[in-house]
Amino acid sequence: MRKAAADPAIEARRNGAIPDEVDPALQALVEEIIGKVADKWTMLVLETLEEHGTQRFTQLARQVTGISQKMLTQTLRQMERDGLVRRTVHPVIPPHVDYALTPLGAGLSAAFCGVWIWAETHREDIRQAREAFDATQAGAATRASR
Amino acid sequence: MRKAAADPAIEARRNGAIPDEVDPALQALVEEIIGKVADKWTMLVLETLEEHGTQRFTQLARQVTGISQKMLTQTLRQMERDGLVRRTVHPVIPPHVDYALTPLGAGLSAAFCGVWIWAETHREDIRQAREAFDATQAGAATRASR
DNA sequence: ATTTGTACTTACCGAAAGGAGAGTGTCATG
DNA sequence: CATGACACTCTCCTTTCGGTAAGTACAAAT
Repeated sequence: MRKAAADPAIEARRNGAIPDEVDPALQALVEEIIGKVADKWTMLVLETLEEHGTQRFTQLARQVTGISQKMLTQTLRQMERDGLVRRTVHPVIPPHVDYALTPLGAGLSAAFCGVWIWAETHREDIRQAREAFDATQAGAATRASR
Repeated sequence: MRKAAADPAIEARRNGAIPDEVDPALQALVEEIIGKVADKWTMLVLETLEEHGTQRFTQLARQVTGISQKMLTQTLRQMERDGLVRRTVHPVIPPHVDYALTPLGAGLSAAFCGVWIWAETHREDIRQAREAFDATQAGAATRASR
């Protein structure tokens, strides 16, 4: 997810793929953003900040279930770099740092809302699809193994 | 991304996190869907099928720039299992298999549209945010190293 | 008899993700 | 004098990701 395989533009030409209407460079950029920006932890932090507003490090660690300190730090750094959150340090002791969504972050959160809703709406469909698939695959596996 | 760390419900209780209004089991499910369903290759295959309609294996391999056979197979299997694509085998020789979006797949594609648009709209904002961040971080790194 | 094309599967391997846990600096509290 | 709180950082280690390359089945074409 982190590296665009070789050069997409060259690859595209080699395979005879038609660039059609999309600039491969722009597409690569967008893909990179989607790949980097929209990973699991980013989305969960985004959600938490959207729901509960400005929060500090340990609060986030508690809210975002299952995240490790390392991942939280890393995710927050990335989000800060991408302009999704604003990090404020209050130079007191013990240290006090809090994180707030920027308008950009709020926008992404809103954009992702659609996917979130889709996931909630269709999780039953997906569960059923998986069940059906796994049922037929049980037969297929038997067939394949002989 | 594949495994829900231990038991989120237990973790949540141990940390004193408030379940608030969201059922942790449901949230875990949704998170799993988002994590599994919304990875890079899935989104690109989704895009291609949405744009160019039903396609066969080698066509997809050509369109989705940079994907390997292995990843394409894996992604398609996953998508089939989740009910996002329908795989049709025409029992002729040489084999002919084609893939079409299901309504569910089309729905996800539509839901992701918002994120795609957000990414396109704000890629410049992100670029600038990164530039600004990297500039301040250059100083921060110097400060930290002493 | 060999090559070609399709749609894969399998084995191997390096790279990257990510968890666990210990360490850091400072000051207030017991 | 030791402990704890905060917000990390660092190292070690395991798991997962994903690319390369080879193999498979079958028939038609050369």
